[in-house]
Amino acid sequence: MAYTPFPSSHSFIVLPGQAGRRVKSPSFNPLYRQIRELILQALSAGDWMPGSMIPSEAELSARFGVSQGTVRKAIDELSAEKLLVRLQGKGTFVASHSDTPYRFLRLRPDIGGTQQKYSQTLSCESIAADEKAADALALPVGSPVMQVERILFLNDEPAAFDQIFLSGDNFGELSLEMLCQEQRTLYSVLEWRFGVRMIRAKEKLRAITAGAKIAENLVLSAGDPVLLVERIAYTYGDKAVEWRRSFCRTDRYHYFNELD
Amino acid sequence: MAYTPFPSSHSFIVLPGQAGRRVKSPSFNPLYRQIRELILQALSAGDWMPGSMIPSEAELSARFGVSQGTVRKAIDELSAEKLLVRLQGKGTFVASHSDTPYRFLRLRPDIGGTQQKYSQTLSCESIAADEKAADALALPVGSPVMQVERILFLNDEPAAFDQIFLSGDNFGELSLEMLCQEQRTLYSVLEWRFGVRMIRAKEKLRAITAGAKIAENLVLSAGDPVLLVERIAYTYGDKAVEWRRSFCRTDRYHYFNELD
DNA sequence: CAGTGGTCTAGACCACACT
DNA sequence: GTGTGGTCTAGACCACTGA
Repeated sequence: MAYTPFPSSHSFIVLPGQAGRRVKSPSFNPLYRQIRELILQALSAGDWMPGSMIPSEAELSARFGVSQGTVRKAIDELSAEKLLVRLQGKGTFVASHSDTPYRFLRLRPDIGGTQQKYSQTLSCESIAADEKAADALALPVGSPVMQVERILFLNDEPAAFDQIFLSGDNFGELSLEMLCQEQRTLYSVLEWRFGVRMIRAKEKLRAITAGAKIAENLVLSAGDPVLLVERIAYTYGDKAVEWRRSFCRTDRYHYFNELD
Repeated sequence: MAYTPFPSSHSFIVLPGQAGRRVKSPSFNPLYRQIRELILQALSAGDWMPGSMIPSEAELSARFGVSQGTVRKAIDELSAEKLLVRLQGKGTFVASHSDTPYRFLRLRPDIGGTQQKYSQTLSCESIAADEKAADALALPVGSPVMQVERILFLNDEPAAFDQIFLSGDNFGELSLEMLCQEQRTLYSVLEWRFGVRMIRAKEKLRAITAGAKIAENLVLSAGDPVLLVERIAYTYGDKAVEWRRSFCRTDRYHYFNELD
């Protein structure tokens, strides 16, 4: 029999209708949200690894003692948040950055699509967190963090220079070698080697003037305008685990966004 | 009896199960998507105005001859796309920019929230579309378009300078007076006076250097870096009806984005 | 109170991917 | 064919709003 998380999860599910009573008004939580939370816990605990299939809806409804429709609604939400991926006829899978490389990348060439995306890592070292990084990662100033510097290439041209900071307690063992494997993005490596999945991110964008270092890395002149993108990426439980600064050329590229 | 769109909509609904047969595989369209399409048509046709309540789920399911669950699923999608807004106990309403002013605005002050948002319109005139505007709006070059120039204030400080282009066939009657009413955003005016609702937008962001005009409007020096945001906004049927260029100060503000 | 959306169920059947 | 997700139904009941 397959490995089964949730040894006795049923016990704290508040059943509706005829069975166990639900509290009237204050903080009413529907069943499907409780199921959602249980699935989330399993994901967070690593019970199901990225890319692997989770138990079928039928199995989950049996395991939790609820109807398939209720499980479906829970999975609907997680699927909309891109934590799970449904494939009709195949099953439901844990989302993985291996399947969607550069998922958070919004930089695009002005003309033609993005044929090629790859990064060239320049360095990977442990440093002491400065105030900005410490603040973003909710760490004390001076805590060890891993700093990765790299250049992002779009269609074989340098498009952005990244300074990436990862909290040291999670990623202390990160090395340049890990980052130099072909066909493996940073987030994919973090998933694979450290079991930490990036599920959400927030970005702040600003126009600034390139300094010498930035200009050199992007083949620009000092003083040219560049787009600064600051990102905080979160894993399960809204825990911030990455802070990065990307300096982007926007003479031939642009940051794309869709609003609704 | 209330006004009822869909005089004989049933006729072209393909019923599932026992009733009317559904084609096997090729281009199978579930019932709830057909219902969704019908609601969309009613919205697009202006059968239900922005801010008003649409018929209850019970009424719609009766009218369409489908179960409540099917109508719900259709509304679920439209609600996720922010075309409809559900309010428990009250009803389901057509989304309106009057209820969500500056819904597409992503510029925020670096410190403190946005206490105040308002725009000062500088001009509103009919001009001939240049190549960029014509291209964005899918119009012939030289077509009449309305050009609106304005300054966006956040917390009483100029934060962005906007050049807005609206296709002339829809908005030829737009006037400066319409835009100078308090408590009424541009999109709200377009909804109210022209019956055109902006439902979606795409933006391209770039870092550029401020020219004299931009610098003056934003109280900057020529040569300072500014964030250029180009937007195309769409109404029902993915029809592009607005193109705009926003020049944003990002020394005290930033463009915020959430990724998932 | 009646009317609205929101939750949950049990069961039937369809579409799709594998084997 | 079997197993997966996807659709649809009918009905019961809950939560919320406002008259």
